Amino acid sequence: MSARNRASTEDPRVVRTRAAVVAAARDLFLRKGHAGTTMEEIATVAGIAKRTVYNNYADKDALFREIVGDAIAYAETFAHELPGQLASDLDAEDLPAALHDLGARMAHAILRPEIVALRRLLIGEARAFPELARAYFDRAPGRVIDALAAAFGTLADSAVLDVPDVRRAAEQFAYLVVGAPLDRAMLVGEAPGAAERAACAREGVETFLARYGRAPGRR
Amino acid sequence: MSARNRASTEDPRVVRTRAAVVAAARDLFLRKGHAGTTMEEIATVAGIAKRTVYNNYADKDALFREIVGDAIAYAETFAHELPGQLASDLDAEDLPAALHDLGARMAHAILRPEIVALRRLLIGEARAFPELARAYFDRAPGRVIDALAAAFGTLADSAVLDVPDVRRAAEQFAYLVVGAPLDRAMLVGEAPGAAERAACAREGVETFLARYGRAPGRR
DNA sequence: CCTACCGATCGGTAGG
DNA sequence: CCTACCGATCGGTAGG
Repeated sequence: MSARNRASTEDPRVVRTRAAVVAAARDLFLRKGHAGTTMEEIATVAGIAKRTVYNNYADKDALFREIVGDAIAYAETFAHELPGQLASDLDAEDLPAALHDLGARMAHAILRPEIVALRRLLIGEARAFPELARAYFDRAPGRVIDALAAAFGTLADSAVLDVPDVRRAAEQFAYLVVGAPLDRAMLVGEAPGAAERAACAREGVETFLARYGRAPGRR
Repeated sequence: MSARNRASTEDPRVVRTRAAVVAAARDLFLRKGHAGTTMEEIATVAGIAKRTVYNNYADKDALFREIVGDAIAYAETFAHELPGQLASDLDAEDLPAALHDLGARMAHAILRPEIVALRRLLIGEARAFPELARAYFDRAPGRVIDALAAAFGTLADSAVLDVPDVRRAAEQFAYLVVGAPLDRAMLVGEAPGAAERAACAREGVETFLARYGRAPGRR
């Protein structure tokens, strides 16, 4: 049985079918939600019969978890890359430019349409799939906050920042930079344009620096 | 016909029935969502027959819009009261205390379980009922931001605050004070406890004052 | 005669 | 892999 499973998993037809199902389901679930998407629709878009979808996934919820799990992993890669470039050897001169760069990249990444769509889906389905919403929270925003807190701690040790509570400062940085446009995107749909996103990030970083930056480092 | 309609609207039986339907529907829709609530369930909880629900509301969506409209109006009253107490005759001495009071009241109001539940419902149903999500955005967070911006403008005119862009400052104030706990509540469910909410509000206001407060007014 | 209300059921849909 | 079909559910309605 294990041999048969392995063989069927490697069968190129199975691989192609699964890829088509996943692509169709991802598009439909993210655009139309869980209840708004039918298994029939997924099969049609994937170009296969409904029965074939059930040959690969036990039921609708299993397919949904697979798709959302993939999307969370995708969001996690962004979360992981974001604060990585905030080098620990910054001096006070470089700090504002480095934080503005980080803020701009965060705003760009977090307000991507795919991420906004994923967040809306997760919040809407949080009652039915609480473990998925929590997994996203822990692996995407949670990971960004953790990394920011660690970076701020290092910068505080080298007296580039004056941060009494690194975790609080990390949250403030994140929500100063993307809070307003993200909340708007959740409720109104479309995120603000690139110019507004950039301005919000820039001004957010300035407010952060006003509290936590050391005076010599401000421009 | 107008006389007949008026008579039936004032019939105490009708009033009582409608109140029971609205109470049941509000509870169920906010706890279990639109698709997760059946008309049968609403009728049962209200203690009447399903047909009687349909005698008062054309269909499920009409009832849903009524309930959500009421909830938005409720949220709007909070939004309206919030920045009202930020008197325009503040001097620099009183400013920090007044802003901390405002921040604490905002955190308390916005993170109420009913408001959190309403926001989750609206975000989840934003695809199906975009006009409701937008109405909430305009009348609750939008109104708070507007009122904050107006208040900050007055305080800037009397040189109590130094605010180049009142709208931006208003958004930063709001999301510094509630951004992190609100985002967590949307995804993870329960909002943080009172102590964490208060600390987040307090530190948020401090960061706001670091940028926009005039030095003499800081304590 | 009208309004409010109820028990019973239908038409259509979607997961499996 | 498809057609056909089922058991169940639910929004909405007709008769009394």
